[in-house]
Amino acid sequence: MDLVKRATRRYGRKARSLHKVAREAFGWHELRPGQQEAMEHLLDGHDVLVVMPTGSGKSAVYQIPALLLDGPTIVVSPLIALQRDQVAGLRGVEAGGAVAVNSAQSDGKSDASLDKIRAGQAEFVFLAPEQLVKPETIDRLREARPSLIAIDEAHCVSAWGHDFRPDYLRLGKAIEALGHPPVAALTATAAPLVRDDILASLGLGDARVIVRGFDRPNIDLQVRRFVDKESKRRALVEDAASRPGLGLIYVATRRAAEEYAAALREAGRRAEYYHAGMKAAERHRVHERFRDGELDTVVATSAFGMGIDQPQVRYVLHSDPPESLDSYYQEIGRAGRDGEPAEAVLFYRPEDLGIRRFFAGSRVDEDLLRRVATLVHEHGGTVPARELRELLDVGPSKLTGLVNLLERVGAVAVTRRGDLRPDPDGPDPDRAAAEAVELDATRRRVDESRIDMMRAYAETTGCRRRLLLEYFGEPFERACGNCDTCRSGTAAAGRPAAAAAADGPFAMHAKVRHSAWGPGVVMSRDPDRVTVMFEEVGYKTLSLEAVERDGLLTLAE
DNA sequence: CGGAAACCGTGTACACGGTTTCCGGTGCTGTACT
Repeated sequence: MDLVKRATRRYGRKARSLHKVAREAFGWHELRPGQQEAMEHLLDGHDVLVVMPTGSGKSAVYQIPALLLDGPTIVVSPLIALQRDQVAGLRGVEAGGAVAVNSAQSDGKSDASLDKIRAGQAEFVFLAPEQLVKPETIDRLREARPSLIAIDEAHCVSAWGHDFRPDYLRLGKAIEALGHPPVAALTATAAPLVRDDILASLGLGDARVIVRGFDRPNIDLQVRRFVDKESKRRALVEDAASRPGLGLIYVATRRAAEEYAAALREAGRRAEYYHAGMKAAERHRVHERFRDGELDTVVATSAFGMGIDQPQVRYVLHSDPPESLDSYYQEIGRAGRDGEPAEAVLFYRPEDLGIRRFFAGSRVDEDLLRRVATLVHEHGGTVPARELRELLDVGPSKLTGLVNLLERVGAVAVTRRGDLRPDPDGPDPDRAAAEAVELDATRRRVDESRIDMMRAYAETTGCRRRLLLEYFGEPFERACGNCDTCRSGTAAAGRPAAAAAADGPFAMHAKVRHSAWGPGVVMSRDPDRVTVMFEEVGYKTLSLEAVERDGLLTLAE
């Protein structure tokens, strides 16, 4: 590592250093524009949020600056399996060594990893947020004076932080405790709403946001609509059984994964199912067979996908819509990474959104919130988190979720050691619980509106690619020609004059204010309606006629 | 929110329709027990 650093430091100019490290340490002969720009920001001491498709060299964005900056690099990675791959990938190059800290290895080994990082014997340390928020881990990493923090798969902050893995919402605190070196947040898919959420949550107010290459023109987009559940099932099996090449089918439940896989086997296909209820060894086996091209189809829940590296997926079918277009794009983005033609087909019935509504609709327990707030309030001093868990009989993950909400409404403060203190200027326990419930309700409204956008994609007669890209904030003023609605002609019919939409008061990305829903940003604009992303209620599509008649929207600033 | 399974009542056979109940996705960690 020191050799590389010394050699590259002589080159004064950033770009030359970056290119030299890319070549000498990693064997890459060119940097893409977005990559280089992001790296330069990091070297200048800025935070960056990078949104680039998988396979476009996102990892390079932190790996190359890591070798040019003095001090180790902390990489937050959501899955232990992913950490393993990443560590192994860095072993083969001259990048100064990589170690991991997680529960899948012995405490002794994790301990040795942290020692290596502090002693400068390894450049990269990979860990999940659950490890990074531990006070002892933070202390030891701070002593190592990290020069860079990378948050891999950063959309997890937004997708999982609220309930499933609440330690994701504590990363912002961890970054501060580590002295806030430059942070690189990286993801393949994030709509503007998700980007805002990531930046706010990580405390990266001044980050440079770099978005590149959203369109995947080789993926043909289709939706097939059904009324009856059984006919949809039959059509999907028939379709998948007749397709050549490797494919993926996403389903909503574990049970459906097993059933579809069985049906496809019966039809003579090499099919496997994949979900989180399987034994680790089984999951591993399916991954390997998929990677090695020994299968025709994997039928999976959302558990399958992160970290898969199989460029030749020819089709991704969905038996049910996911909970957002962010997830949908992430999942279909696993098709056609080799650049060859691929297809993404959604087998759609409106009823199938029900399970998504169910998952999005879960609410925090107000009683429990009040009890946490009351206990901390009445205690007056510092309450160890462990004591609260025992008193209330809740698990650590659940308590963290509750505390995150109470912290955001200013009722409790979390000490450096992870214990709880009442905030003397904060609201009383009843008020705190009520405000926390309101925060949770806002999140729920936004989540439900994201399901509405998924529905809009499934039901649109306009160009599907245009709808998708505009959802991700990329203006796309034409019909793509590579989706079902373009082929059938409905896309063109519904959009006689694209230019007309650009005129008028509410242009793309204009900041607006609604009389009831507050501030928002125009996400897309059709001749007769406008879709706005509101901070408090999420996505809403408004008819321009009503907007004009009732003066619902005004331009902000 | 919607679907499947379990339950229930009818009215005399064990089959059928109607109602109720329960279930559903993502992974980390630390601890208990082979």
